[in-house]
Amino acid sequence: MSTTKPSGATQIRLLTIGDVAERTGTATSTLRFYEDRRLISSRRNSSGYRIYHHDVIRRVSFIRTAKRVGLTLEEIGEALGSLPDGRTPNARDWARLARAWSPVLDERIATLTRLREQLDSCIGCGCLSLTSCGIWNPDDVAATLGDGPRYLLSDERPDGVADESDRPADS
Amino acid sequence: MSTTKPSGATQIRLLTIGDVAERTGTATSTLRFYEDRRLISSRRNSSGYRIYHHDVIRRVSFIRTAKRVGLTLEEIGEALGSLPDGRTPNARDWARLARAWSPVLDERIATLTRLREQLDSCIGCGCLSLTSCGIWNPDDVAATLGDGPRYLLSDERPDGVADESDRPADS
DNA sequence: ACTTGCCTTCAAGTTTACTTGAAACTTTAG
DNA sequence: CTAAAGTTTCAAGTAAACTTGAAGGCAAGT
Repeated sequence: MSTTKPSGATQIRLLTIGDVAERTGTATSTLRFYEDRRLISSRRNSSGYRIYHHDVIRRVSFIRTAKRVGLTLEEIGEALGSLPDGRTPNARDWARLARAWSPVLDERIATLTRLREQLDSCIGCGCLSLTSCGIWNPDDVAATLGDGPRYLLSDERPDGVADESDRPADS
Repeated sequence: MSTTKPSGATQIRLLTIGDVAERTGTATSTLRFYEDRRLISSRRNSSGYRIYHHDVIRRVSFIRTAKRVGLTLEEIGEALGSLPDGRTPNARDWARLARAWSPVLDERIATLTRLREQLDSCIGCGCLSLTSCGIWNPDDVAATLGDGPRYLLSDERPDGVADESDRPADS
């Protein structure tokens, strides 16, 4: 797929869209789409075929990893925007990106960890009452505590509360 | 918004869609959508208004948290499907859900952590070469190592590599 | 009583992230 | 040389997750 003939150990493969697709596990259509959205870039050979710099593979890996954890292409694009387009990113480039993303990633990790801990603690504590497991919505728990946790522990309904009997005659 | 008159300290507020929207920070249209998708449920009062059990707030919080970290409504729906619809979930219910999700959450956390470490290590190690920072795409790194890391360290191009000079005469 | 605001359904529109298809050109293998 | 595989553009289609709008019923305050 190289546009030039191999030159031994120093051969560099410039990549076609198919090469990149195969190596990143991404459809060629997706790569064209990412290019449209300015997330990656390419040059062209004499007949109009896209030619990719090797770095594109790291960029695509980055995009897919970031997407996987819930970041949007727009957020990812902003981050990638801080990387140079023409040359291989250097330490300063990555440092800038890392600094910008650290808080975002930290927050995401924290959210996930909390979610897992919540589930785990729900096993541990029995999680039958909002009293001992008011992690989900503290705001809401406060409102509930003064009211009647008993109701939240079982199916029994306090008096005066709407039930099937609340639907006497449908209009 | 209660459908019955307050009865002192034991008052239970059954929630209207507006209440739930306000307490979960979710649009009413979204709540209706979630109901359509069977992620939450409601009963109706005599005039057709939705009436929500208190638990719906935890369910919605759960949905939004899970969504935030990249899970789809379908995945979330499957998880919630293991919770009882009519009654407040008990320990066994949550345990089942937690067990099912633990690996998924672990994987997500691992991915995020790796992403962050990659960025951090790119600062630490200089990240100028794939040799020392081949975390992005090991597969690709291997292919590169034999070729010419020099190229990847700078803008200079090895001989025989396509450049602007690769576009001699368009067609 | 009246007015404002919340609620209902249902259909259609929006955004994000792609995928698919058509028609044509290029490259590669035999 | 020829056929198959790969590539191009552009337009349109798709799926997920909602949002918006219309037309109307219900509720709460004054």
